[in-house]
Amino acid sequence: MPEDLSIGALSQATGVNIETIRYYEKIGLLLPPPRTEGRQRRYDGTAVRRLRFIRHARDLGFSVDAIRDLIAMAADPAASCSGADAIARAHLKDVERRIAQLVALRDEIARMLDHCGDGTIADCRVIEILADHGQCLHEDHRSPA
Amino acid sequence: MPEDLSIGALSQATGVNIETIRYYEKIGLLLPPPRTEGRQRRYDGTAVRRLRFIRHARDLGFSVDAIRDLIAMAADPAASCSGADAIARAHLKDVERRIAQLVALRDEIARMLDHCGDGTIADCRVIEILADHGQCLHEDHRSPA
DNA sequence: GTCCATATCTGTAGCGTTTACAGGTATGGA
DNA sequence: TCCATACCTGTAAACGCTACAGATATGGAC
Repeated sequence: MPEDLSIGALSQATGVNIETIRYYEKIGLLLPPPRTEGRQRRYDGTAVRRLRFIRHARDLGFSVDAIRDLIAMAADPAASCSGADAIARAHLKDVERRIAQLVALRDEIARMLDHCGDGTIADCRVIEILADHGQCLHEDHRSPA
Repeated sequence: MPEDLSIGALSQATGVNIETIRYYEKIGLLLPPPRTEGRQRRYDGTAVRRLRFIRHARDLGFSVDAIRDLIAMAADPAASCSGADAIARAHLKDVERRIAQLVALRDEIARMLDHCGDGTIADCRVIEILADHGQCLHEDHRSPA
Protein backbone atom coordinates (compact mmCIF):
# COMPACT_ATOMS: atom_id res chain seq x y z
CA MET A 1 0.00 0.00 0.00
CA PRO A 2 1.29 3.48 -0.84
CA GLU A 3 2.39 5.71 1.97
CA ASP A 4 0.80 9.11 2.31
CA LEU A 5 2.82 11.88 0.77
CA SER A 6 4.66 14.71 2.44
CA ILE A 7 4.03 18.13 1.00
CA GLY A 8 7.29 17.92 -0.91
CA ALA A 9 6.33 14.60 -2.46
CA LEU A 10 2.91 15.97 -3.36
CA SER A 11 4.59 18.93 -4.96
CA GLN A 12 6.73 16.59 -7.06
CA ALA A 13 3.77 14.40 -7.95
CA THR A 14 1.66 17.29 -9.18
CA GLY A 15 4.13 19.93 -10.30
CA VAL A 16 2.61 22.44 -7.89
CA ASN A 17 4.94 24.46 -5.70
CA ILE A 18 5.03 23.69 -2.01
CA GLU A 19 4.21 27.28 -1.18
CA THR A 20 1.33 27.20 -3.59
CA ILE A 21 -0.05 24.03 -2.01
CA ARG A 22 -0.10 25.69 1.39
CA TYR A 23 -1.63 28.76 -0.21
CA TYR A 24 -4.41 26.65 -1.75
CA GLU A 25 -5.11 25.21 1.65
CA LYS A 26 -5.23 28.64 3.21
CA ILE A 27 -7.76 29.93 0.70
CA GLY A 28 -9.85 26.79 1.03
CA LEU A 29 -9.19 25.17 -2.33
CA LEU A 30 -7.56 22.19 -0.69
CA LEU A 31 -8.84 20.59 2.46
CA PRO A 32 -6.47 20.71 5.43
CA PRO A 33 -4.86 17.27 5.41
CA PRO A 34 -4.13 15.16 8.47
CA ARG A 35 -0.83 15.84 10.20
CA THR A 36 1.94 13.77 11.70
CA GLU A 37 2.68 14.07 15.39
CA GLY A 38 5.13 16.81 14.49
CA ARG A 39 2.36 18.68 12.63
CA GLN A 40 3.63 17.96 9.15
CA ARG A 41 1.03 17.48 6.44
CA ARG A 42 0.38 14.06 4.96
CA TYR A 43 -1.63 13.67 1.76
CA ASP A 44 -3.52 10.68 0.41
CA GLY A 45 -4.53 9.78 -3.13
CA THR A 46 -7.68 11.87 -2.99
CA ALA A 47 -5.65 14.97 -2.26
CA VAL A 48 -3.33 14.17 -5.15
CA ARG A 49 -6.24 13.88 -7.56
CA ARG A 50 -7.82 17.06 -6.29
CA LEU A 51 -4.64 19.02 -6.63
CA ARG A 52 -4.13 17.70 -10.15
CA PHE A 53 -7.62 18.86 -11.00
CA ILE A 54 -6.87 22.29 -9.61
CA ARG A 55 -3.57 22.57 -11.42
CA HIS A 56 -5.07 21.57 -14.71
CA ALA A 57 -7.88 24.06 -14.37
CA ARG A 58 -5.41 26.78 -13.44
CA ASP A 59 -3.30 25.89 -16.46
CA LEU A 60 -6.43 26.35 -18.52
CA GLY A 61 -6.79 29.79 -17.02
CA PHE A 62 -9.78 29.20 -14.77
CA SER A 63 -9.86 31.56 -11.83
CA VAL A 64 -9.58 30.22 -8.33
CA ASP A 65 -13.19 31.15 -7.72
CA ALA A 66 -14.31 29.26 -10.81
CA ILE A 67 -12.34 26.24 -9.67
CA ARG A 68 -13.97 26.41 -6.30
CA ASP A 69 -17.32 26.18 -8.05
CA LEU A 70 -16.17 23.37 -10.29
CA ILE A 71 -14.95 21.38 -7.31
CA ALA A 72 -18.23 21.84 -5.52
CA MET A 73 -20.02 20.55 -8.61
CA ALA A 74 -17.67 17.67 -9.12
CA ALA A 75 -18.47 16.57 -5.60
CA ASP A 76 -22.05 15.82 -6.58
CA PRO A 77 -22.01 13.27 -9.42
CA ALA A 78 -25.79 13.16 -9.63
CA ALA A 79 -26.17 16.88 -10.22
CA SER A 80 -26.66 18.37 -13.64
CA CYS A 81 -23.65 19.14 -15.73
CA SER A 82 -25.02 22.49 -16.82
CA GLY A 83 -23.30 24.48 -14.09
CA ALA A 84 -19.87 23.23 -15.05
CA ASP A 85 -20.78 23.76 -18.65
CA ALA A 86 -21.75 27.36 -17.97
CA ILE A 87 -18.50 28.09 -16.17
CA ALA A 88 -16.46 26.65 -19.00
CA ARG A 89 -18.55 28.50 -21.56
CA ALA A 90 -18.09 31.82 -19.77
CA HIS A 91 -14.39 31.16 -19.58
CA LEU A 92 -14.28 30.37 -23.27
CA LYS A 93 -15.93 33.69 -24.04
CA ASP A 94 -13.41 35.47 -21.88
CA VAL A 95 -10.51 33.76 -23.59
CA GLU A 96 -11.91 34.64 -26.99
CA ARG A 97 -12.30 38.24 -25.98
CA ARG A 98 -8.71 38.36 -24.82
CA ILE A 99 -7.52 36.80 -28.06
CA ALA A 100 -9.37 39.42 -30.09
CA GLN A 101 -7.82 42.21 -28.04
CA LEU A 102 -4.36 40.79 -28.36
CA VAL A 103 -4.68 40.33 -32.09
CA ALA A 104 -5.70 43.98 -32.49
CA LEU A 105 -2.78 44.86 -30.30
CA ARG A 106 -0.35 42.77 -32.30
CA ASP A 107 -1.46 44.44 -35.51
CA GLU A 108 -1.10 47.84 -33.95
CA ILE A 109 2.42 47.19 -32.72
CA ALA A 110 3.43 45.55 -35.96
CA ARG A 111 2.15 48.54 -37.88
CA MET A 112 4.06 50.83 -35.58
CA LEU A 113 7.23 48.86 -36.24
CA ASP A 114 6.65 48.77 -39.97
CA HIS A 115 6.92 52.52 -40.02
CA CYS A 116 9.97 52.68 -37.84
CA GLY A 117 13.08 53.29 -39.88
CA ASP A 118 16.49 53.43 -38.34
CA GLY A 119 16.33 57.13 -37.77
CA THR A 120 16.39 59.19 -34.62
CA ILE A 121 13.80 59.50 -31.89
CA ALA A 122 12.66 62.72 -33.52
CA ASP A 123 11.05 60.75 -36.33
CA CYS A 124 10.45 57.48 -34.50
CA ARG A 125 7.00 56.22 -35.27
CA VAL A 126 6.86 54.13 -32.12
CA ILE A 127 7.22 57.14 -29.89
CA GLU A 128 5.08 59.27 -32.14
CA ILE A 129 2.20 56.84 -32.32
CA LEU A 130 2.29 56.23 -28.62
CA ALA A 131 2.15 59.96 -28.09
CA ASP A 132 -0.90 60.34 -30.25
CA HIS A 133 -3.67 57.82 -29.97
CA GLY A 134 -5.37 59.48 -32.93
CA GLN A 135 -2.93 57.73 -35.24
CA CYS A 136 -4.14 54.31 -34.22
CA LEU A 137 -6.09 52.13 -36.54
CA HIS A 138 -8.10 50.75 -33.69
CA GLU A 139 -10.01 53.31 -31.75
CA ASP A 140 -10.52 51.14 -28.79
CA HIS A 141 -7.69 48.83 -27.93
CA ARG A 142 -7.34 47.93 -24.34
CA SER A 143 -4.86 45.67 -22.72
CA PRO A 144 -6.40 42.38 -21.60
CA ALA A 145 -7.28 41.89 -17.98
CA MET B 1 -4.80 80.91 -22.27
CA PRO B 2 -5.90 77.60 -20.79
CA GLU B 3 -5.90 77.19 -17.05
CA ASP B 4 -3.94 74.37 -15.52
CA LEU B 5 -5.97 71.31 -14.75
CA SER B 6 -6.93 69.85 -11.41
CA ILE B 7 -6.36 66.13 -11.04
CA GLY B 8 -10.04 65.51 -11.69
CA ALA B 9 -9.93 67.52 -14.92
CA LEU B 10 -6.77 65.70 -15.98
CA SER B 11 -8.51 62.43 -15.28
CA GLN B 12 -11.40 63.46 -17.51
CA ALA B 13 -9.07 64.71 -20.21
CA THR B 14 -7.09 61.50 -20.39
CA GLY B 15 -9.45 58.80 -19.21
CA VAL B 16 -7.05 57.80 -16.46
CA ASN B 17 -8.44 57.33 -12.98
CA ILE B 18 -7.54 59.87 -10.36
CA GLU B 19 -6.14 57.17 -8.11
CA THR B 20 -4.08 55.87 -10.99
CA ILE B 21 -2.66 59.31 -11.71
CA ARG B 22 -1.50 59.66 -8.13
CA TYR B 23 -0.10 56.14 -8.33
CA TYR B 24 1.86 57.01 -11.48
CA GLU B 25 3.31 59.96 -9.66
CA LYS B 26 4.27 57.80 -6.71
CA ILE B 27 6.13 55.30 -8.85
CA GLY B 28 7.85 58.06 -10.77
CA LEU B 29 6.09 57.70 -14.09
CA LEU B 30 4.64 61.19 -13.82
CA LEU B 31 6.58 64.12 -12.45
CA PRO B 32 5.17 65.67 -9.27
CA PRO B 33 3.26 68.68 -10.56
CA PRO B 34 3.18 72.10 -8.92
CA ARG B 35 0.59 72.59 -6.19
CA THR B 36 -1.83 75.28 -5.21
CA GLU B 37 -1.46 76.98 -1.84
CA GLY B 38 -3.76 74.32 -0.48
CA ARG B 39 -1.45 71.60 -1.84
CA GLN B 40 -3.73 70.49 -4.65
CA ARG B 41 -2.06 69.36 -7.85
CA ARG B 42 -2.22 71.50 -10.99
CA TYR B 43 -1.26 70.06 -14.37
CA ASP B 44 -0.17 71.83 -17.54
CA GLY B 45 -0.33 70.73 -21.16
CA THR B 46 2.94 68.85 -20.94
CA ALA B 47 1.58 66.69 -18.18
CA VAL B 48 -1.54 65.99 -20.21
CA ARG B 49 0.51 64.85 -23.20
CA ARG B 50 2.74 62.72 -21.03
CA LEU B 51 -0.18 61.02 -19.35
CA ARG B 52 -1.82 60.38 -22.72
CA PHE B 53 1.41 58.79 -23.87
CA ILE B 54 1.47 56.59 -20.79
CA ARG B 55 -2.15 55.61 -21.10
CA HIS B 56 -1.79 54.72 -24.73
CA ALA B 57 1.26 52.58 -24.07
CA ARG B 58 -0.53 50.86 -21.18
CA ASP B 59 -3.51 50.21 -23.42
CA LEU B 60 -1.08 48.59 -25.81
CA GLY B 61 0.05 46.37 -22.98
CA PHE B 62 3.48 47.85 -22.36
CA SER B 63 4.67 47.37 -18.81
CA VAL B 64 5.27 50.35 -16.61
CA ASP B 65 8.98 49.63 -16.77
CA ALA B 66 8.95 49.58 -20.56
CA ILE B 67 7.08 52.87 -20.55
CA ARG B 68 9.64 54.36 -18.25
CA ASP B 69 12.28 53.46 -20.84
CA LEU B 70 10.20 54.79 -23.69
CA ILE B 71 9.71 58.09 -21.91
CA ALA B 72 13.41 58.42 -21.26
CA MET B 73 14.05 57.82 -24.95
CA ALA B 74 11.33 60.20 -26.09
CA ALA B 75 13.05 62.88 -24.03
CA ASP B 76 16.07 62.78 -26.31
CA PRO B 77 14.93 63.49 -29.88
CA ALA B 78 18.46 63.27 -31.25
CA ALA B 79 19.06 59.76 -29.98
CA SER B 80 18.73 56.68 -32.10
CA CYS B 81 15.35 55.11 -32.52
CA SER B 82 16.67 51.61 -32.11
CA GLY B 83 15.98 51.43 -28.37
CA ALA B 84 12.31 52.21 -28.77
CA ASP B 85 12.21 49.82 -31.67
CA ALA B 86 13.71 47.05 -29.58
CA ILE B 87 11.21 47.56 -26.80
CA ALA B 88 8.30 47.45 -29.21
CA ARG B 89 9.75 44.41 -30.94
CA ALA B 90 10.18 42.53 -27.68
CA HIS B 91 6.66 43.44 -26.74
CA LEU B 92 5.38 42.23 -30.08
CA LYS B 93 7.02 38.86 -29.49
CA ASP B 94 5.45 38.67 -26.07
CA VAL B 95 2.01 39.49 -27.42
CA GLU B 96 2.38 36.85 -30.11
CA ARG B 97 3.39 34.29 -27.53
CA ARG B 98 0.36 35.11 -25.44
CA ILE B 99 -1.91 34.83 -28.45
CA ALA B 100 -0.55 31.39 -29.27
CA GLN B 101 -1.11 30.22 -25.71
CA LEU B 102 -4.62 31.58 -25.61
CA VAL B 103 -5.52 29.98 -28.91
CA ALA B 104 -4.35 26.58 -27.67
CA LEU B 105 -6.35 27.23 -24.55
CA ARG B 106 -9.46 28.18 -26.48
CA ASP B 107 -9.27 25.04 -28.54
CA GLU B 108 -8.90 22.95 -25.43
CA ILE B 109 -11.87 24.50 -23.71
CA ALA B 110 -13.97 24.38 -26.84
CA ARG B 111 -13.16 20.71 -27.27
CA MET B 112 -14.11 20.10 -23.69
CA LEU B 113 -17.45 21.78 -24.27
CA ASP B 114 -18.06 19.94 -27.52
CA HIS B 115 -18.13 16.73 -25.58
CA CYS B 116 -20.35 18.03 -22.83
CA GLY B 117 -23.90 16.83 -23.24
CA ASP B 118 -26.67 17.81 -20.90
CA GLY B 119 -26.04 14.94 -18.58
CA THR B 120 -25.00 14.75 -14.99
CA ILE B 121 -21.70 15.57 -13.38
CA ALA B 122 -20.97 11.88 -13.33
CA ASP B 123 -20.40 11.90 -17.07
CA CYS B 124 -19.49 15.55 -17.52
CA ARG B 125 -16.56 15.88 -19.84
CA VAL B 126 -15.58 19.24 -18.42
CA ILE B 127 -15.04 17.84 -14.98
CA GLU B 128 -13.55 14.68 -16.33
CA ILE B 129 -11.02 16.34 -18.57
CA LEU B 130 -10.03 18.75 -15.87
CA ALA B 131 -9.48 15.80 -13.59
CA ASP B 132 -7.21 14.11 -16.07
CA HIS B 133 -4.66 16.09 -17.96
CA GLY B 134 -3.87 13.01 -19.99
CA GLN B 135 -6.99 13.60 -22.04
CA CYS B 136 -5.73 16.93 -23.31
CA LEU B 137 -4.69 17.46 -26.86
CA HIS B 138 -2.01 19.83 -25.75
CA GLU B 139 0.53 18.38 -23.44
CA ASP B 140 1.77 21.67 -22.26
CA HIS B 141 -0.82 24.36 -22.00
CA ARG B 142 -0.18 27.07 -19.50
CA SER B 143 -2.20 30.10 -18.76
CA PRO B 144 -0.53 33.27 -19.97
CA ALA B 145 1.15 35.54 -17.50
C1' DG C 1 21.14 7.28 21.36
C1' DT C 2 23.23 11.14 18.85
C1' DC C 3 24.16 13.93 15.16
C1' DC C 4 23.06 16.30 11.15
C1' DA C 5 21.31 17.45 6.66
C1' DT C 6 17.21 18.10 4.86
C1' DA C 7 12.34 18.95 4.86
C1' DT C 8 8.73 21.17 6.81
C1' DC C 9 6.46 24.49 9.87
C1' DT C 10 4.24 29.38 10.68
C1' DG C 11 3.88 34.02 9.72
C1' DT C 12 4.80 37.86 7.10
C1' DA C 13 5.99 40.64 3.20
C1' DG C 14 6.60 41.25 -1.60
C1' DC C 15 5.49 41.14 -6.76
C1' DG C 16 2.57 44.53 -10.51
C1' DT C 17 -1.12 47.51 -11.39
C1' DT C 18 -4.32 49.44 -9.91
C1' DT C 19 -8.72 50.35 -6.98
C1' DA C 20 -11.13 51.52 -2.81
C1' DC C 21 -11.65 53.35 1.31
C1' DA C 22 -11.40 56.51 5.71
C1' DG C 23 -10.90 60.66 7.71
C1' DG C 24 -9.37 65.32 6.95
C1' DT C 25 -8.75 69.78 4.04
C1' DA C 26 -9.33 73.08 -0.09
C1' DT C 27 -11.95 75.18 -3.51
C1' DG C 28 -15.40 77.75 -5.80
C1' DG C 29 -20.04 79.20 -6.38
C1' DA C 30 -24.67 80.76 -4.20
C1' DT D 1 -20.51 82.70 5.13
C1' DC D 2 -21.85 78.38 4.02
C1' DC D 3 -21.72 74.14 1.82
C1' DA D 4 -21.31 70.68 -1.67
C1' DT D 5 -17.91 69.01 -4.04
C1' DA D 6 -13.30 67.94 -5.09
C1' DC D 7 -9.13 67.05 -3.38
C1' DC D 8 -5.52 65.41 0.11
C1' DT D 9 -2.71 61.45 2.52
C1' DG D 10 -2.09 56.95 3.93
C1' DT D 11 -3.44 52.39 4.08
C1' DA D 12 -5.44 48.09 2.62
C1' DA D 13 -7.58 45.21 -0.77
C1' DA D 14 -7.54 42.69 -5.00
C1' DC D 15 -5.20 38.57 -7.98
C1' DG D 16 -2.27 34.27 -7.52
C1' DC D 17 1.23 33.29 -6.04
C1' DT D 18 6.53 33.52 -4.37
C1' DA D 19 10.12 34.33 -1.09
C1' DC D 20 11.92 34.90 2.96
C1' DA D 21 13.21 34.28 8.31
C1' DG D 22 13.53 31.72 12.12
C1' DA D 23 11.87 27.64 14.41
C1' DT D 24 10.88 22.61 14.47
C1' DA D 25 10.45 17.65 12.58
C1' DT D 26 12.12 13.82 10.17
C1' DG D 27 14.91 10.03 8.77
C1' DG D 28 19.28 8.06 7.87
C1' DA D 29 24.21 7.24 9.20
C1' DC D 30 27.08 6.40 12.91
